[in-house]
Amino acid sequence: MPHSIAQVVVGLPVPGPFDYFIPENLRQNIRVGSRVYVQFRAKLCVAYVVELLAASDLPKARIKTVISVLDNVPTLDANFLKLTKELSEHYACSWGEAIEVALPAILRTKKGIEWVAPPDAEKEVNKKPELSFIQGTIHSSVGSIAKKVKAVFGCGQGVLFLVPEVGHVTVVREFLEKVCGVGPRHGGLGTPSDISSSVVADLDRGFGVKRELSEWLSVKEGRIRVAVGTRSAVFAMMPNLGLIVMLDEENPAFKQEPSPFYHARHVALLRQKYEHCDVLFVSPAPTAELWKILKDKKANIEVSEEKKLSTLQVIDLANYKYQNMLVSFPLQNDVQSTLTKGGKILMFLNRRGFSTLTKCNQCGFVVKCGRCNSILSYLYSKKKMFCPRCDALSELPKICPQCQSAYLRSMGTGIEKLESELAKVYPGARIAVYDSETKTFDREAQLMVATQAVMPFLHRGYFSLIAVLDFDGEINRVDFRAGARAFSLLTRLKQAAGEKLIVQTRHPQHEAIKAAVTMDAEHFYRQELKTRRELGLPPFIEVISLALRGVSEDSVLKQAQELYEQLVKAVGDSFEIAVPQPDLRPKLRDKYRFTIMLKGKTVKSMLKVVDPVLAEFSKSKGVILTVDVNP
DNA sequence: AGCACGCCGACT
DNA sequence: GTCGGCGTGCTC
Repeated sequence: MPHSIAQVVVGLPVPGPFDYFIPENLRQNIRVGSRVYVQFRAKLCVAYVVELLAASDLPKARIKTVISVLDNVPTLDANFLKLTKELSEHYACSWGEAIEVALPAILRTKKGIEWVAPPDAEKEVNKKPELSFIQGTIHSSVGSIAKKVKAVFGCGQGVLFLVPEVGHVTVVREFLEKVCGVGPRHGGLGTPSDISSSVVADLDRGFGVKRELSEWLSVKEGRIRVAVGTRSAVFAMMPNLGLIVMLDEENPAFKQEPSPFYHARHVALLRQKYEHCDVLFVSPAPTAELWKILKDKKANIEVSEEKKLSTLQVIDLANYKYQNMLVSFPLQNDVQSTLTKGGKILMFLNRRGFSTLTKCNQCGFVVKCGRCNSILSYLYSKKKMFCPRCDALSELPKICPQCQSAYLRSMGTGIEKLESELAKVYPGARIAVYDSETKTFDREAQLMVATQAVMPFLHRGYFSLIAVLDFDGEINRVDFRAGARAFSLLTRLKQAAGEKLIVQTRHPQHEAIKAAVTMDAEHFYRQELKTRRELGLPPFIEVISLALRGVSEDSVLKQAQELYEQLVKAVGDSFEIAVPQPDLRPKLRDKYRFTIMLKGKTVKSMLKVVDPVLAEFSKSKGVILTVDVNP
């Protein structure tokens, strides 16, 4: 006899699960994993069935009734439910929130789906010969990845590729087609689909809700056995998943920004645990965190030899101290000779806009963002001021807002100003800029000035000469990961440069530079992890950040202090709690921000103590509290 | 998160 | 006398 009570969770920060009565006519259709439509409090919403029971402990009068079952086949499978449950515990969110972050956006709405019945998962499955492995590959050796992919595919299993940005999807597709023989022209490898034209699905939120759902469905129903996607693709329900390949694991895009702040690397490893799939990380310079995970698990780390290495030249800016410009004399020489030889040049400068500071000559007033209190840059391409913190555009004041004088001066050099200055020095050369706003990448440009955003375009050897103009700007961050980031950056740029990578710095002895010169990753990670261990930093300890934000600085601080007191009382000295501190961005979009940092042995042990305090804690109006695990 | 219930100030 | 402020508490 079918069950009469469904326990459901919803995508709200409420714990649950909640009991609902299942009317007779729905009992045939409802399963654990079904999406259902219910009334929750006063509103109608989608809920997810996590358990079916014969009876409820609650009085009948309090139990509401399931309105409808939204799909003819349960949307969530057992592994998906287990995984999201564990995620919700680790990232301190509700189970329903974890489910929703892992599903295509459209499934959070009341849209019924006629599922094609998924194929019998047991059918035609040759168990793969080896046990599941986790592996890291330094310097992506294309051949060995292809071998792995083909082997898994040959066993009738699926492969999931994770890339940091959408821009990489086409690169992976090309690799799959040319090297692995998987793609549109090789439809025989998968069942041809009427929805998707090829055997590879592209999973990304940016493709629009319709395409997002159709690609996701074709994977879930087993019609497509290879998927390429960004962060959220790590949740793709692939029947008989054999392998997850994560490219460029060190890219911060793998960390989800709004709550729940999960990391795709973590999710991939959870899937390995539940689905016994293999996981392969491919990166020339992964995070120190991953390096430690691989070492701890005694995973195989394959370091393939680079065939053609460019050279790395360090320019110590101390030798050019009277020269106050971004392009040092030796770099100018290299630029000139590269141009003469017809090679392409990339100048890497992580500063958008034209100038970075606008100041009144008369009274010293600095033009700042009203919402973030940060110094505004000038964006020549739009003839507007912009805030590097919140990206808001505003007009350039014609006169000083403070003293009404007309002497506003702009200072500091962003990529736009650099471009215009280079145009004067190299009048014959075609020069372009590239940043996150640039629509098209100028393939004809001989000299390109670009920010981070250029990374997806860095194919090996495309630029003969690459120069990091302000390396010190990269390492002088209040972030213990700055060194590792700098190492990743240099490694990547060195790999992309056809002939030479030049780094301008006042810290020529920095570990990241030394490691990039010798290309000795092993040594770099040993050093980096040693330092982190000594300083008591992740991954040797775990960090939880409790962030409070609100319009009133006073009330946010007061709340933060109150929360701190309560935490100290509950925690004793089982782990470290830091007093509330202004956030890295103390004011953002009109909200003041304070953070309480917790440092301890494991997230689990900390949350055990912290969770009840957070549940009890009643925040005053207008203050928002978020929990970020391992930020 | 949202929304209702509930107890103290300036208005027809 | 009442309309409405937002503090507090709950959601099957």
